[in-house]
Amino acid sequence: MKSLRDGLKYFAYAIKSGLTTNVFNSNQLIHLYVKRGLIREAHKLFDEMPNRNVFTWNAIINGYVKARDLMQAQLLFTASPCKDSVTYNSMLSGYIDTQGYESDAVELFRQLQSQNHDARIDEFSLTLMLNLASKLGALIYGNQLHCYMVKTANNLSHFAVSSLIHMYSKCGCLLEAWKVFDGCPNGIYDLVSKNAMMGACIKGGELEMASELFWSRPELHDHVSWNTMISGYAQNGYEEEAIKLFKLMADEGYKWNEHSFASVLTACSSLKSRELGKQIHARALREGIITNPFISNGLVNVYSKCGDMKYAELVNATLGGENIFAAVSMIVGYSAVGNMLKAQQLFDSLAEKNLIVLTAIISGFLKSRQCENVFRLFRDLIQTNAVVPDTLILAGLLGACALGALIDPGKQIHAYLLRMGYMMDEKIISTKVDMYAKCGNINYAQRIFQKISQKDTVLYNIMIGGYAHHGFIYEAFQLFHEMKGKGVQPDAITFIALLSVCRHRGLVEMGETYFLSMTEEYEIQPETDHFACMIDLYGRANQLDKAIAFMGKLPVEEDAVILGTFLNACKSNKNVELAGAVEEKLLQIEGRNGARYVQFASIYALEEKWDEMGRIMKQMREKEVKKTTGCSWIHIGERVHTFTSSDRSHSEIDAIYFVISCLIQELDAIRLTEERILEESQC
DNA sequence: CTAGGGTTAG
Repeated sequence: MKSLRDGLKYFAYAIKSGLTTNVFNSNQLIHLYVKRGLIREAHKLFDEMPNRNVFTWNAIINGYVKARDLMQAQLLFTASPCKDSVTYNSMLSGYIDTQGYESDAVELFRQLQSQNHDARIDEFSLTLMLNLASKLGALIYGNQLHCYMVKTANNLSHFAVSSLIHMYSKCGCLLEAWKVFDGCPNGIYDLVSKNAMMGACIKGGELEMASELFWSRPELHDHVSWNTMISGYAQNGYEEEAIKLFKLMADEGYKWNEHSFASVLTACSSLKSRELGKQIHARALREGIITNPFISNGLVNVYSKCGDMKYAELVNATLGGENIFAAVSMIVGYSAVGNMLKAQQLFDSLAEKNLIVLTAIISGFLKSRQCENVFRLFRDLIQTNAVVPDTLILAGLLGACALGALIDPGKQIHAYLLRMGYMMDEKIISTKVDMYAKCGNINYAQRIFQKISQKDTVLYNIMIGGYAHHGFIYEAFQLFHEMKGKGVQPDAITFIALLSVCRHRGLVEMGETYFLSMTEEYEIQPETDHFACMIDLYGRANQLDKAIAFMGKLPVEEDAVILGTFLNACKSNKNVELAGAVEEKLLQIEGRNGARYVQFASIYALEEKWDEMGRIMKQMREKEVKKTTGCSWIHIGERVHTFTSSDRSHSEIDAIYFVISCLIQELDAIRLTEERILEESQC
């Protein structure tokens, strides 16, 4: 009586023949119903049974556990007149894999320990509880279970070994896991324990160890062994190895399943290989397992990472209904190509939102410099979903504060982090320093920065950039010196910061030295932003000839950033002819950017070329492009004071301009002194 | 009738 069909046939036959149905057969039938997910039928039979025994009760309780109806299982458990170890274990298993019932599991296990009933703790209960410890990362609890197992000789089976390895691995104790594995009775371990140990090595970052184990006993290989190894490589930056093993797996006669595909797709997305992704896509179609959500999500992720949103949308549409994993991938994809409208639409369409999807869209808005949207989204989601933000979300909010120069909200978030006792990792610390620097409070930034013992490149970059932003040239250069002294490697961003200092202070020679040192001393290839810095440096120093010569030697195609910077150089050097010469090229690349037309118009206006100016503005109108007006703002108390160019609408405008003129005088005085010091120090 | 290993997103 293996299948439900056979069971029912036999049962019907028994009734027809006038035989009384016995408890054993009915129990078996309940079990078969449960296996097929037919819990209502199982319960009906259970109700109709004149006699029940402990097996009957266990079968129906297990049925409700498998149907994830814990309330009903609990009711039956309480009602059952006869409970043995299996009854307890079934209930335990239900509690353990249902979110929110963990403490019930612990309580039931405690009851099991008391001796007032027929049930006893056995190996089943212990492996179940080890699972709970793994799930919660409760090392102390797991350790106690381990001790109990040793004391009661319940630590010797393969089940015990694999569960213990898994528990120690999940709790981050690779060494303990290894001790269990190594201490297997008579040194004999089974396939599952070997796979568990491989998984533990991978989680502990010991890929070599895992690989050695994998190849050590090929007779103990199964799908899981291959998939464990493939995912291990894929998740630890060994994409090529993962792909190699994926191929080898099939060559060795092991059929790919959804796990194999999901892992190899992770490797494709890290490599941003659209081609490989398409090949895997084709394979999955051929294997007929494309409908598996792990595989479809993986494909959406690969296409999104490669910026191929058409294909990502295509695969996503086949998912039928929303999927948060695919949605996150796509939001990241849209953000990368700057399409925040699509990202927002997708986000809004989601019925279920979590912290991960929120972080994804926040990062997108930050990339597109839309800080208001960050706060709006955060407020909406926090209010309606009562979620607790994590450090990644808070870092996103700090980023938005930095973008909007919002020091007060920034301080509030900082205080919230401290008050709630969040772990301050490198990421959140750097974001905090950056926020204070960008909000104009370089002193706070400096104070936090100085207290950090282990400073990395990112943090140095932020602080050097902060000093650059505030015009603290000595501090910036000195910090660069300190960085080198401490053996922290500068990167491309470091040099953007250094070149920014130079260009804002007209330090042409120093800029040239830094620029050359990039390739000659640090083997860092300069990119668009570095080239733009140099052009700007020459432009601001009124050395347009040098800028032109520099442009002539560029190893890359002139893009909008470079041409736009050159245009500014033309403007400050009042060279309308040169500006006119790049007009066609720049508008061809960025004809949709209204700011470019305004840029040209202002140059023509400066030299009173009114015809040229009229022509460019007409062109702008015809193309129906817009430029948002540049604006400055400051928060004072509850009020935001905004200013646009030559805007005199503020009620205190005369006082404001008076203070500005005083500040300019002071700045000029400071600059003269600094320049003299600099000249003397260079002598 | 109850228990062990591998898969997706910030």
